[in-house]
Amino acid sequence: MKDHSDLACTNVHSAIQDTLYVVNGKWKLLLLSILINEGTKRFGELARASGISPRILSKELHELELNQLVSRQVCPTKPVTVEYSATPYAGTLKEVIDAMIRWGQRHKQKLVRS
Amino acid sequence: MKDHSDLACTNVHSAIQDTLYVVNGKWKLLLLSILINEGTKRFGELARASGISPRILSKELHELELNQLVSRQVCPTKPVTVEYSATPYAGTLKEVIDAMIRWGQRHKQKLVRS
DNA sequence: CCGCATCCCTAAGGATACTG
DNA sequence: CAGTATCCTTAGGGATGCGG
Repeated sequence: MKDHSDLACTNVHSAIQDTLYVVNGKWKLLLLSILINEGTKRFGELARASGISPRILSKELHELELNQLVSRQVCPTKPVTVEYSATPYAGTLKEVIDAMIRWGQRHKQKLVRS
Repeated sequence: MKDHSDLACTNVHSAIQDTLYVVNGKWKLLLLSILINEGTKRFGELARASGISPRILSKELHELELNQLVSRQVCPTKPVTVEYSATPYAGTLKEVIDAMIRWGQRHKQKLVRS
């Protein structure tokens, strides 16, 4: 008999929902992917690389910071620049991100073929 | 030198966004997880298992059907029942779903510890 | 350059009631 | 039982302009 007890299913369901809650919306996983794969970036660079408007970008980065997935470093240049990096903890999301990249690529191939 | 050409990055970015577009929202990955891990379910069973209200559930299932991720089978019982199953193609999302389950479980552990 | 404030619009999602 | 219709609330996200 497979493990379909209520408890096990509930845990699986809530685990997915917990993850979705942290990385909700159109942008968070994209931003993490950029920071993980391309390293530290400044605010403006992220805005250009992602196509996100400054208001949304600011909000998303702030939420990612609250979840300890990105770190923010202010550089005392003139005028100031701000650098964002993926934290080590964000690395634990890499397998999610990579799986999504692979699936998106395969899915596009499928659409072309059909 | 790492492969950071514009083209490669663009492909990675759009692959993520393509995936996010297909499985957007709070519910689609949860529904697929249930159907993949627990097998075929009727509309009412899905509603109870997921906690989704009928209107939303109907809409989400319809969108998943359009993307060929679930199949819908009407059974000529009295009154009719309708069974939903994950398609073989939905199996290709399993690595995404499993990665999210693992991450959600680890993340909850982390929150408990800190 | 960073990123907040304001304003606005659309999309997502929930509650309830109802019909085939 | 399945799922649509109606109504409503909230969240997501875009544009622009200003201040540090």
